[in-house]
Amino acid sequence: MSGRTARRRVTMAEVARAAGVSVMTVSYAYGQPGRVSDEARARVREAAERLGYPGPHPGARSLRSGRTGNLGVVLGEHLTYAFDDPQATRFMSGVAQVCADHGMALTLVPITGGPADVDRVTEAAVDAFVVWTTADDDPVVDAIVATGLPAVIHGGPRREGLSFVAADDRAAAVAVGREVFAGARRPGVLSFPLDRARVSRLGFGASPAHTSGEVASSPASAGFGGAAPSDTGPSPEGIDPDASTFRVTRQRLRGYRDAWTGTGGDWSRVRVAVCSTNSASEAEALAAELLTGPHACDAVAAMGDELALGVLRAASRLGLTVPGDFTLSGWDDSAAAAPAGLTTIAQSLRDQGIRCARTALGVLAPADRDSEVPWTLIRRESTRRP
Amino acid sequence: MSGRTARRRVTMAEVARAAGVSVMTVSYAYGQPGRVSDEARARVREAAERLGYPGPHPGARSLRSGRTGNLGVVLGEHLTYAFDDPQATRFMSGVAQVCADHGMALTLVPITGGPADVDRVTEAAVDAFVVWTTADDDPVVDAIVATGLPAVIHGGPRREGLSFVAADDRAAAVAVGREVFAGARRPGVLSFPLDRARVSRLGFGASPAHTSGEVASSPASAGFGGAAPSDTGPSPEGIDPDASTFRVTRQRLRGYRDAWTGTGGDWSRVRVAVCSTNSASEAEALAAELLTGPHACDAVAAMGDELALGVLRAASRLGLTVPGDFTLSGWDDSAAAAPAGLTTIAQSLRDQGIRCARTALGVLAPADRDSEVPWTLIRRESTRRP
DNA sequence: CCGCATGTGTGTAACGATACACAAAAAGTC
DNA sequence: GACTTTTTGTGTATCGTTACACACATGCGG
Repeated sequence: MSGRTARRRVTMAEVARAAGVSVMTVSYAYGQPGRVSDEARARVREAAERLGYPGPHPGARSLRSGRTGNLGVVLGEHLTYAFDDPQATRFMSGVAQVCADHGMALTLVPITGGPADVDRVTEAAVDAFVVWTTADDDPVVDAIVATGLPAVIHGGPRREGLSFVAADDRAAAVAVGREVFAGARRPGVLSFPLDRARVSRLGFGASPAHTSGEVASSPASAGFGGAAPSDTGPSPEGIDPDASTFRVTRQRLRGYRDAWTGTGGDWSRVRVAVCSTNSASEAEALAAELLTGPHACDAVAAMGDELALGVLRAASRLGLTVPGDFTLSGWDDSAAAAPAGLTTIAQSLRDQGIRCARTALGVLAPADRDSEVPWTLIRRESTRRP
Repeated sequence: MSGRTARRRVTMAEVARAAGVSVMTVSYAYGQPGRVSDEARARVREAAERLGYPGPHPGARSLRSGRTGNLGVVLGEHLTYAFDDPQATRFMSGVAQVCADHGMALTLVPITGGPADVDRVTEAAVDAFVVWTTADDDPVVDAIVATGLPAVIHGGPRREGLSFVAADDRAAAVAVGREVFAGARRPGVLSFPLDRARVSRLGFGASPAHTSGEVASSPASAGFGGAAPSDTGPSPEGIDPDASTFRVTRQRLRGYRDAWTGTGGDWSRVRVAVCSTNSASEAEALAAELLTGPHACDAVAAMGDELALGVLRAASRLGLTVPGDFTLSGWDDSAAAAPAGLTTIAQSLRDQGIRCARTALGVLAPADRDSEVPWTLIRRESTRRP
């Protein structure tokens, strides 16, 4: 009965006529209230109210003015990750803070891991982008650059035309690696995915045939779900840090390697388990592998606190204690790290979100662009080898 | 040196000319790829690539087509709340899931508690709104209705023109209230804010002079920070459920009251502490008041698990045990509830987010609109009175 | 009383795309 | 082969606003 009548949009011109002023006066009354007299503004508001004018059409405004009032955020993960992953959430909180401060809306571009992602970026009505770390070969990054809008990327990849914000992951990994590997004989690493294929696997450290630079290539493929459970290709055992296309993962692996080889250790004897996601449950399953058998690790460096917590769960199921049976480190100093006595790398992802957003919006001095952010090693029980 | 040249935007007409086709063909190539031949589409893509055409201008597209590809989300809290509050985050995850499924971007409207919030809503370039519970007198709700766009509100207030999704908070509060108050002699309630002023206070249950209906009025005022620390007005002691302008808070207070008075108890002897925010630390401070002194509570019903966890912290500081010294209940069955043995109301905020978003986007059958969502009482140790 | 800054109102010309209607060619259909 | 249907390409006319340039009035110092 009360079916909503598809009421035609009231236009600015109609408001102008009703208020007895010009269209421009109405426009100014909304866009630059100081530009018109109090009286005219009141007349306009009154007429708008009476006619049910909902305010300037955002699309028309953005077409004409070139501004949208939106800050775009692109995650190199499924859209829900922004709310599901604790670290991403802290980062986003910082971004949101800046948006609120500047009256900008925050637009999350829907990334699903499919080929349409590029179109979603292209279609995004935003004034600038903040990008959460993704793979070097992610076509979404190219799409962002192609828009020509200001963009800041957190974690990587580095790219001409993108401001870059990240901690020195390699140095931090060396620091925490030294801590967790000290006195160890059979070290292990629990890693984030190596590339966009996101296959979980188990192996040992390996070096490339030829040394390589910063960037490594990989078969661009697949979305998020496509992790083939068993790779029947060539020996899946050798895990080469330089081959990872995620800059953060690559740098942390390199740092762990440096830490171990720096004390005379052999990288090819380090067990490396790769998770397909940043989840405690998967980490728990992989940790069970690392912690059992003839090569059971007596030190595990995990790339994230979530993963480390999974390791702790596996340990308690196996009747192992930390640091009695093995040492353990995490990363990010999440809320659960302190109660668990977990040695970790602390960095304020919230501050980094703030810095990224400010840079994207151009409110940060140019000198502050392309900046490295601080980190701290936090020593706790989990690396206090008896 | 490599200063970014402010390159003029390439237009569709230029691409059309370069590709040797009409403008409409280019438009179709982007908007309805099936509408043009493979060959024409390839020519267009090639020309676009060559000219650096970033794809159709989103503003122009939205002006002409009337669609934006954005789902708007409005929180009755500061924007950062979407990422800081665990419950809001779960809800948002559901919303994000639906957005991803439909290729819609998710736009968070920047709410700060200031007078500009209304403008931010009006300016939002979205196709529909999802609204997270707010106060009955929040002008933002009127602004949303005024846009005429489809909108779904979660938790309240109910409003003509808004679809409504919520659990039966009152019935759930009765259920959990009976559980936590069973055998109690000095019950207490730890409540969310009563109205937009968000003042924290301590008092006893009170009834209004005249009975009132669903809606209560209150002085529309203030933003989030404006909590006057001490209210020197008329007796701040009487806390009347019907006077709360937050529907969720109101219904839960009523339910707690019903649970207590239903067993012959006197509502005016129930201690009520009101938090200004949903945070464990503030709850901890207020709980210390509830749990000490001659009227120390032997049962506390908290409106959220966060608040209940604060109560537990206060208890452990005071050397009190649960349920030995007092019973306790929370709400929402958050991750920490089970380990803490906390009796609580479980409801899937993620599912509710999904339902809200689907309804807003019009993909849910009309019959499913205006729906109540399920809840469950989860009994745990915290109400097992010895 | 001039010169100049400031405040306020107006008209015109885009901004860059898509809805719509139509035409021509290609493909079935009996 | 005449007919209908589908596929594909093309103009034209807006969509609703704001940038810009200009006009006029007012205020103020000299």
